[in-house]
Amino acid sequence: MTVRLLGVAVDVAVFTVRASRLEVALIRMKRAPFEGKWALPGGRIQTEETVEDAAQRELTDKTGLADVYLEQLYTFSEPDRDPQGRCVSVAHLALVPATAELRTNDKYAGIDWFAADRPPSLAFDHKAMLAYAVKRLRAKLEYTNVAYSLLAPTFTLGELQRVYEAILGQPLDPRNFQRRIQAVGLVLQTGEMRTGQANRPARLFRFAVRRPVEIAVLT
Amino acid sequence: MTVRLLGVAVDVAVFTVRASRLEVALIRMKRAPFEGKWALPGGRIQTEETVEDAAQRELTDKTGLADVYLEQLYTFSEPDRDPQGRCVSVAHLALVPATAELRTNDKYAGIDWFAADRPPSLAFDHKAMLAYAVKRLRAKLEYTNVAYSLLAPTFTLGELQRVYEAILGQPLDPRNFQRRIQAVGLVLQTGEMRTGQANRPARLFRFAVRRPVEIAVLT
DNA sequence: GCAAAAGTGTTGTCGGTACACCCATGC
DNA sequence: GCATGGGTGTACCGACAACACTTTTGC
Repeated sequence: MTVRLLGVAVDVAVFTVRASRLEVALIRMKRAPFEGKWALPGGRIQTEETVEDAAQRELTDKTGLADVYLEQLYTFSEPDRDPQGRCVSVAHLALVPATAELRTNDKYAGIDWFAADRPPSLAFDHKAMLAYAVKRLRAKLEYTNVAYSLLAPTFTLGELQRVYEAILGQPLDPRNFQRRIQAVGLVLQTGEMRTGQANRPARLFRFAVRRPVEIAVLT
Repeated sequence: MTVRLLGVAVDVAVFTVRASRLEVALIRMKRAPFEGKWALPGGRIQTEETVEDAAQRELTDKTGLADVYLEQLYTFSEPDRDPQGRCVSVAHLALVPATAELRTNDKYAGIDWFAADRPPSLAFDHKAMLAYAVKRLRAKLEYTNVAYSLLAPTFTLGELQRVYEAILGQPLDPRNFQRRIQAVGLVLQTGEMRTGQANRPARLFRFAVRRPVEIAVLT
């Protein structure tokens, strides 16, 4: 048996909701063994940082995103998951508003948003990581306020509903949705309206709290 | 800055319910820097195994328990969590029936069950790991059938209720409990009775399925 | 016969779901 | 004036919580 050095990496599934669709940010690899393939952004952890710090650092380095909602998910450790050598990877989930812009560095051939439920063929075990992240995001949406990290500081209830529908993958009744969202105190009215659209102006809301808390949003 | 080798370890919080109390198995360290302190069983992962395999292996080695329910929880990675050197650790949750017997090896000064909500002072960051494991176990009990791994193959509804009460930390109404447990199809009657106690014999049940599945048990 | 746990049914309340119409604006 | 999305109230139903007494056994 050859001795192989054991490494620790992080990978991040960054999601946003754009045009009523849940999308994930992927970067395109330049070099073998995954040349041309798409992958979740990530990399090795450094000696004096936690895995969450490493995920933030790698995310900024490879996507240009900073100060995002980020959460550890699960550690993937199949011995052959990385053809370049033994390496476990701690998968993370990140959320950004649709206004976020992606910009990778020149070590990669590109970066773009993809439909989270129909990704292209992915490098490493990133297909499993992505599926796990989507599943966790769905669950978290129902009992936490994480949706705040997917929207601008103010938003209409219609925009919020489209975020929920895109992630849960099912339509929701607007009357019941509004009643529940307001009943649990998830959002507060700002008093402002969104004008300029070709239809009736909608009230603008903001989240009551803009850091992660548990709150039974649905059911 | 000194270069430090990055290691990967696993630790396991093994729970059981005995005498209406949630208990966790701890081993006593023999050597510095944690001489005399109690800790969760665990150890380094080997080159060709997943972290879950490592957790099973370390668990058998250090507690004598085999073939137990085991699940990955969370990766702890504070740079200073291990005074012996940089090492991240993947925490796991394990469940065994109250009949399981603990037996550690001679590298440790002892092994015993402790009340999960009042552990002794623990080595490393195991206090945080244990707290996280208890929290996760409470949550999983309500939407999965994991309780099967805490009981013998057949059991009375009273025994099952005591498991739920011990983990959730609150009394439950026996009428509502029995109705719900049977309504969701968690258990099936065996037709046998438990006799020999100084009171009315109780029906014996078994779990409808004895592998992990999601099922809304409570609320 | 007594202590100890098992077993059983009903009622009230609350929350969730289903559902249709009018409103305000931009063009 | 028309197309588009915003905004609102009610009625039904099912699920959950609360609650007390009788039964069966070992000693």
